[in-house]
Amino acid sequence: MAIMDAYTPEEIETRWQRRWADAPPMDAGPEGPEAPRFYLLEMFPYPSGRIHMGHVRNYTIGDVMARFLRARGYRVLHPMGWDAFGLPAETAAIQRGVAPAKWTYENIDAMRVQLRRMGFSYDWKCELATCHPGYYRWEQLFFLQMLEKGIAYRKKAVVNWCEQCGTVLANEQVEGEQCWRGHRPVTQKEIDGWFLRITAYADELLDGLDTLGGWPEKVRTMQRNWIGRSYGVQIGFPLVECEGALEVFTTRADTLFGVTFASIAAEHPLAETLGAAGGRQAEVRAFVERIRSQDPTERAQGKEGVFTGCHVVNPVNGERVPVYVANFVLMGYGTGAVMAVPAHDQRDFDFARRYGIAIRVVVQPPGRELEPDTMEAAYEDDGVLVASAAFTGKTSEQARVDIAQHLRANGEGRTTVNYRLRDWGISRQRYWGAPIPVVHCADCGVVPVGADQLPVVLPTDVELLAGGASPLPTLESWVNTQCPRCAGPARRETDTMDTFVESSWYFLRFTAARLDTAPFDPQELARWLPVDHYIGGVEHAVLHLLYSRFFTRVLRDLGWVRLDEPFRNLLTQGMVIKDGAKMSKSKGNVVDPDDLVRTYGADTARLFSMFAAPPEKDLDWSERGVDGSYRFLSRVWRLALAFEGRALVWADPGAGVVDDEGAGKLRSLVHETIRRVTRDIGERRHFNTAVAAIMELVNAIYDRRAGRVDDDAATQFATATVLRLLAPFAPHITSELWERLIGGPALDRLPWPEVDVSALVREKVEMAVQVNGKVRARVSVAVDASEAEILACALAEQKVAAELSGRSPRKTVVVPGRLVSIVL
RNA sequence: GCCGGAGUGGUGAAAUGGCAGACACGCCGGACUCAAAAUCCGGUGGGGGAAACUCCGUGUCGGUUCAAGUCCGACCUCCGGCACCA
Repeated sequence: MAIMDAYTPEEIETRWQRRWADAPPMDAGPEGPEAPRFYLLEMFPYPSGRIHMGHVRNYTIGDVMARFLRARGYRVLHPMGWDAFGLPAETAAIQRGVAPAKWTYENIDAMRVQLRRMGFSYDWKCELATCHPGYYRWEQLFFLQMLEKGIAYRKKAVVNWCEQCGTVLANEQVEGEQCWRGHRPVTQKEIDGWFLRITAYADELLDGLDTLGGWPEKVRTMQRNWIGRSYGVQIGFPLVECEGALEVFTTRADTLFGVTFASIAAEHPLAETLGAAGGRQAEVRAFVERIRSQDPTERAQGKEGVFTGCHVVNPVNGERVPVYVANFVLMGYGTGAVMAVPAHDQRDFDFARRYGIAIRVVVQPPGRELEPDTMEAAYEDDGVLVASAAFTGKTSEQARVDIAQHLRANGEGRTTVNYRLRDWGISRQRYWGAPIPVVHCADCGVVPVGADQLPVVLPTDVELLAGGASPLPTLESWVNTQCPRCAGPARRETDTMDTFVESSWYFLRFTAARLDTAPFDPQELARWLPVDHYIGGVEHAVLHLLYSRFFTRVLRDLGWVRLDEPFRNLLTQGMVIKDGAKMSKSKGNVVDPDDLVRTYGADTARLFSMFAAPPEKDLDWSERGVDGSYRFLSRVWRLALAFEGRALVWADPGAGVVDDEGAGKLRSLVHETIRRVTRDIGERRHFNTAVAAIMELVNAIYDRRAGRVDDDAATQFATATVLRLLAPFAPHITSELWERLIGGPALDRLPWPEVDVSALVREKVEMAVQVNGKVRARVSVAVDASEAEILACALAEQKVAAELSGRSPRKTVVVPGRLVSIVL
C-alpha cells in the first residue's frame, strides 16, 4: 500500500481558495439560465478588523445553505458587505491617530481575507460598504424625500444621551440603563434632532407580523411588545381653577366612577400653570425640579407626588378631584396625565395610601366583596361594576364599551389608540456617519439640499478632536455653505445619521450594488426580493429588524420598491458560549478564528460550528469537540484516499448489481442518508443532525471495509456520496478528495444527489411487541404483511405467549412498521 | 410583575404521540507497538444479577391515551426580552 498523504488542511484549503477566487462558484448575475432564485442573506458585519466566532457560526450557516441550494439548482444571491459607519472608527482614530476612513477600509480588507479563508462563497461583485458616498448618497436622497412627505422631521425632545458615545440614542438602542454597546450612564437630555415617523407605521408593522410565518415566534412577540398597541379612551377632565381641560388616556374606562384624583407628569406643560393657579407654585416647582434631575433608576424608586392645589371635574359624575404631579407618570406615553383609580390600579393604590386619598371600589370580582379599608392591593382584573350610576351591574368588558360611547355622545372623550413605540431619533452628534443633507440658513431656517447636489460628502481629511466630539461643527471649510433657497450664507447640518439607517436598506442595494444612476434596478429588485432567508443574531429583534421593516415600507410609499416585508424567513442563531458565558475580551474566553483555522483548518471550524448544536440554540465552544470534528474529517480523508490510484466509481450501482446482502444494505443506507441530509439542510435547518447522518454513513463504510481488500461498487458509491453530502459543510477537503479520486466536474458544480426511493424499501421490518405498554419481544415481518398477519406473528412469540398465559387480549393495536401493542 | 423559550446520561445533544439517549465528546477495555502517541475494534443512563434477564428513568405533581420527552392542567427552576406604558 502506498504511503498515504497526510491531511494538511492549511495547504489544501488555501489552494482551493485561490481557485475559487479565480472561478467563483456559479454566481448570481442577471445573465444565465432561468432557474428558481433564492436570496440568501446573513447580517453584514461591522468592520471591526477581525471576525469572531459569532461571525463564523452565522456565515457558516449561510454558506452551507448557499452551497446546498446551488447544488439543488437554484440561482443564489449570497452577498456580503460592510456596515461601515460607526463610533469605533472614531475611537480608533483618536487613540491611534489613524483617519476613520483609512482605519475602516483597512479593516474591511483584513476581514475580507478572513472570510475568504473560511471558504465562504459570496458574490463579491455585489460587495458594498455603507461609508462609501456611492452608497450613502441614495440614503440622503431617501431622506430628502421623507422630509418632503413629513416622514422625516425635526423637533426638540427629551432624548437618551450616552455620555461615552457622545451622542443621542434611539429608544431601541437603550437596554436597561445602558446603551446597546454596553456603556453607561445613559441620561435624559432635551435636544433638537431629526426623527423618522415610524409611529405612523405602527399599525402596519404590528399587523404585518401576522404574515411573517417564517419568523421565530420569539422575535415577533418582541416586536409586538415593543410596538405596544393599546386601545383606550381619551377623556377631558375640565379644570376647576383655570380654563380648559386635563386630557387623560385610559384603557380602563370601566373604572371611571372610581377616580379619586388625577396625576400628571413632572414634564407636563400644565404642571407650572396648575401650581400657580392652586397657590402652590413653590412646592410644585421644587418637586418638579427634583424629579427632573433624577436619573431613570432613581426616579423609579417608589411613588411620590405633590398636590397642585387645583382640581378637575369627573365628567361622568361631576365630582371634583385633586390633581397631583407624580413621579411615576410618564410624559412620553399617552397624554402625560392619568386619571387615578386606587381601587383598581396598583400604582394609584400605593400613591393613595401614602397621601391618604380615598379609595373607591367600582369593580367587584366574582365570589368576593372588596372593602376599601381592608384591601391590601388594587384589584386590577375585570369584574362587575358597582357604584357606577347607570353602568352598575354591567361587566367590565361591556362597561368599557358603553362608557366610551357615553363620553363620545357628550363630547367628553373619544376612543383612541396608544403605542409604546416612539418615533425613531436618527440624529447622531458624531463624525463617522452619513451627513444629513440639510443646511441651516439664518433667513430661511432649515433648508434641504437639492437632490442634484447630492451626495453631501463627508470630508475625510479631518483631525479628530481629543475630547471625542465631532469635528464637523468646527470644520469651517465644510460647514459653511450657501443656502440653496436664498443663496445667502448658511451652515450645514452637522449631525450625521444613525448607522441603523444604512442597515435598513442594504439588502435592497445588494441587487444593484454598483449602479450609479439610481439606488436600485427595479427589475433586479423584482427578481430577488424579498430576501428568502435571513440569518443573524436575535439581538437585532427590535433594532435592525424593526427598522428594516419600517424603512422598506417607507421606500414602498416613496415608490422605490413594491414590497411590504423585506425578509420572508428569519433564522436567529444562538450565541457562541464558552465556559458558560458569552465570548468576550473582558471574560478572557475568546477563541480567535485565525488560531482555530491555523490549527485545524476552516473545514473543521465550519463543521464543528454546525455539528455542536442546532443553529437557534447557544453553541457551547469545546476544544475537545473541535478536535472531534477534525478527527472525523481525517477519518474521511483516510477512507477516501484508500482508493487513490484507482478511479473511484461514484455512480449508484443500482439495485441490480448488488452482489451480496451487505452491499444492498449499504446502498440503502446511502439513499437513506441522502434523504436525511437533504431534509435536515433544506427543510428542518438542523445541520447538526445532517452531519450526524453523514457520520453514521462513514461508520457503516468503515464497518463494511473492515478486513476487506477489495472494494465493491456499493462501497465506492457510498464513499463518493459522503463527499457530496459533506461538501456544503467542508468544501475544501471534499473538493480535494473528489478531484484526486474522480476528477470530472468539480464537486461544487455537481447537482445534489438524488434519493432512489425504491432503495429505501426493505423486505422485512423488525417490530417491537408491547404487552401492557412494555416491550416484551421483537418480531421480524414482511413489510407488506397485513395487520392480522403481524398480530398473529406477535402472538406466536414465545415471550408474548408466556405473558398472556392463556388469557386473551382485551385490546390490540398494530402500527405497521412500528410496533404491536397488546393490552390484557 | 408581564411576555417568550428551555429543562433528557459525566458533557454537547437526538427522537412525524409508537422500542428514550442517534451522532459526538469524555471515560473504560482490547488490537497494533519495545513503548507511547496516532489509528482500528468493542463497551458505556441508573439499580439488581455470574448470566439469561429484570426493575427504575426525559424538572415536579396530576390528566388524556393501548402508548407521552412529545398532548392537556397546575407548579418549580434556569435563560432571554420588556419593565411604573395608565
